Amino acid sequence: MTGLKSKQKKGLSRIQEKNRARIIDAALAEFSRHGYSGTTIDKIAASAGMSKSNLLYYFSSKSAIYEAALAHILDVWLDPLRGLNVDNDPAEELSHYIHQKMKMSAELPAESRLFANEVLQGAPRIRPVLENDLKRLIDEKTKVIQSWIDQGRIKAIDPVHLIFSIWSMTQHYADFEPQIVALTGKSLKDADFRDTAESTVLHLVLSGLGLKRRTGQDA
Amino acid sequence: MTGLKSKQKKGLSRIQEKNRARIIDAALAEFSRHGYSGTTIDKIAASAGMSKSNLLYYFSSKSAIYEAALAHILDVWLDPLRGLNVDNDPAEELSHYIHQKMKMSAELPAESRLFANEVLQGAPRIRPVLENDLKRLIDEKTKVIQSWIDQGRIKAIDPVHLIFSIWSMTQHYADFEPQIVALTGKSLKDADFRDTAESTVLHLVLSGLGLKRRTGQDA
DNA sequence: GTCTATACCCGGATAGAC
DNA sequence: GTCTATCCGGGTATAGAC
Repeated sequence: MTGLKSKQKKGLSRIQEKNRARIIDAALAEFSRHGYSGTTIDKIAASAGMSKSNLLYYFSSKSAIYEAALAHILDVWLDPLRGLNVDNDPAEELSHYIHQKMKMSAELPAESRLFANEVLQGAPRIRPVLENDLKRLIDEKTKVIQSWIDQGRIKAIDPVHLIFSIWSMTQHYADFEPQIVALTGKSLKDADFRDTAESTVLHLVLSGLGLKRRTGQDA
Repeated sequence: MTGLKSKQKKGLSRIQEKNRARIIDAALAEFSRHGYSGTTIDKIAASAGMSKSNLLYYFSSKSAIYEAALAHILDVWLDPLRGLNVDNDPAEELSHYIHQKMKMSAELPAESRLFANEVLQGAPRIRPVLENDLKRLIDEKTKVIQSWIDQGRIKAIDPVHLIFSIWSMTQHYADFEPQIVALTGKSLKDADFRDTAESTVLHLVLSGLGLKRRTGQDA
């Protein structure tokens, strides 16, 4: 973690800890929908069930809340990719990764939107994290994919663009959910829809790599 | 066009026409980067080279500018999909579509971001357009894909999810550009990078449909 | 540690001179 | 058609009582 410190809970009381957590949750929901400028401290406070001034006691400023929310999601956000293991079966590893990403789109859509929002606006606050932590992670994982290619276990493809494709296809279901609902009447909350979505992504990726889909799809 | 009227230029003078166009351009750039609440009329005016009050002479309110900008991009935005023709070769049609979408990400990133921003925030203003115009278009084009499947010209796939995949993979390069730059040091402005990106998307889609890539890639 | 009151500023929008 | 001046609401942040 470079730009944003993920946790600095030194000596916080139970109630402080709990209130901070409630604020972060509320902030996540608000920021992810309305962007930074579009959300007010008042709204966050209301959503967290406390007064505006009380909230300002826990966080000194609006941007402090925003950065805390951002830092809070980063770890869980980057986690699935860390699991890609070069020693395992490529089809299994990638199926698992896609499944994890789709699960996050389904269960943590606000996190996805907040991240999208931040990047869409030029990533002013998490640029350092992207350039350092995430860059290192990507360099490591593209090597994993490249070695699968070198070993002849998957067809040749550009590893970075493959990862971008997986990111975009899976996150799309969270970030563009209103459009998806408008067009299909369904979302990832619908189990069948979610299965079809995941199957489609899985199929595109695996067949692009010359792999067959495994029978049990959630590795 | 249902929710937003695309053009209502009744009897505008040359200078009015020109100033309105300049405002829309400036607004597009600002809104796409900072979102609705994050952009100020002042900024738009400055970027358009006129005073705030003068701008307010042309558009009565901030939201009027926003809606005009949104309406302005919608036609060009939905245009590529309209071209999908059931009578032509699927590989050629889809290659062409992907090429068009990638071209738009490269040449009209602000348009892409504005659209993404709007949808991300719940599509409050273009929901009607999505539910009507775009819905009709999608229904029509999924039928095209489905008939290719029925004719045995491409492998079975869910047509809607296929379209979502193409949208997400191509638009990703515009919407998440800051992240892509942070990770690769390159963007679609780099010709080689753009070729590799497009090839990867093309490869994933075509191999997923059991098709071979055509030699000339821009159909 | 939590609340009320308020200072302060910024941005949207209007009035009216030129 | 363009400008200056200004009003006004809303939002951040602080001071200080409890």
